[in-house]
Amino acid sequence: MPELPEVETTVRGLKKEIIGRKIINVWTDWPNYFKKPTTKTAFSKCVVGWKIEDVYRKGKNVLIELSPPASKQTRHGAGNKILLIHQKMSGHLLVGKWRIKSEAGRVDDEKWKNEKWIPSPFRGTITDPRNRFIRLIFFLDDGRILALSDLRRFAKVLCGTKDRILNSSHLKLGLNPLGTDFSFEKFKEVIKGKKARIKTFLMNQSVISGIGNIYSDEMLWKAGIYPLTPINEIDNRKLRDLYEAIKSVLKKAVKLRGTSIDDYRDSKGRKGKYERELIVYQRDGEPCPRCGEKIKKTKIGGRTARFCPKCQSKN
DNA sequence: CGATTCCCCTGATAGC
DNA sequence: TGCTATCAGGGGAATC
Repeated sequence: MPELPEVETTVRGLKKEIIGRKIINVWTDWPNYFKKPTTKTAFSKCVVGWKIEDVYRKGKNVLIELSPPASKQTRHGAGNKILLIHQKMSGHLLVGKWRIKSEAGRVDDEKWKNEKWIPSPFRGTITDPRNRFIRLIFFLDDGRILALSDLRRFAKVLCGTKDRILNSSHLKLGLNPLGTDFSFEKFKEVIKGKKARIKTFLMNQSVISGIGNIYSDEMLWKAGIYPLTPINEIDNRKLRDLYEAIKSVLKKAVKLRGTSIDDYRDSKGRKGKYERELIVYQRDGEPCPRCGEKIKKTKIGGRTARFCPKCQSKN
């Protein structure tokens, strides 16, 4: 599932691939993706004809900034728009050649439906991004496509003016843990007075943005903190360890281009390499490399937490 | 206000 | 073989 390192990897790939391209058409077989505007027609209207100016990440969101077509430009300049994509659990964005070149731009729904079910790799590859879970496609003016592969259909997309999207309820974000301003003081400031359990806190996007289940498990193991510990019971030394773990785990994961536990792939269909670094996530039953105790799992707010019962203490 | 629960989905797996 | 139940998980919205 794409968390900060996976989204960062995707965005870096997209930056190299799609900036300067114009979106010429949109196709989907799952209109529920559209949260704003909510219909396929209105959504298409929002992006078609607009040019991709920039791609960046906020938390786990991919933001694609669009500039208006000539027909929409006014003397004062029409404002840019933002196309926001959240990949949620199983989504990943792929860029590739649209095989039937002559048809790019005028999508025949039925034809495409048949095409995408042609036997192809389970997930997209570098040369051909097609796979049976592609449910949303942006056709680009150079004959390539930006496709969303999304097994669980959990992803969401929004389009609107920069102002509207950045202030939308879908983008209530907190600190960027890889930002230069994410200091230990800032961390202590946002954690101060909180009573939630530490794992829940780490995954709360409105406080610190970008951490999900995989990396919170790994960070807490590294800092030696039991995931259900109430925040106010963690001493200053452990908080410092945790702060360092947040940064080091995320940095290393970005360097290794993310984790491909389920079906995460980068924009060219490649797997991440952080999977081999995982110590607790989905490793229950295996020995803890620090003390040898078997990794256990527990539930926290409907989610699974993995930890070492011996060396992840409560304070 | 903060904390918790529900709910959107589908593929894998276990049990009968 | 084939059915059913369970689980995984991000996060907005509803509820407590």
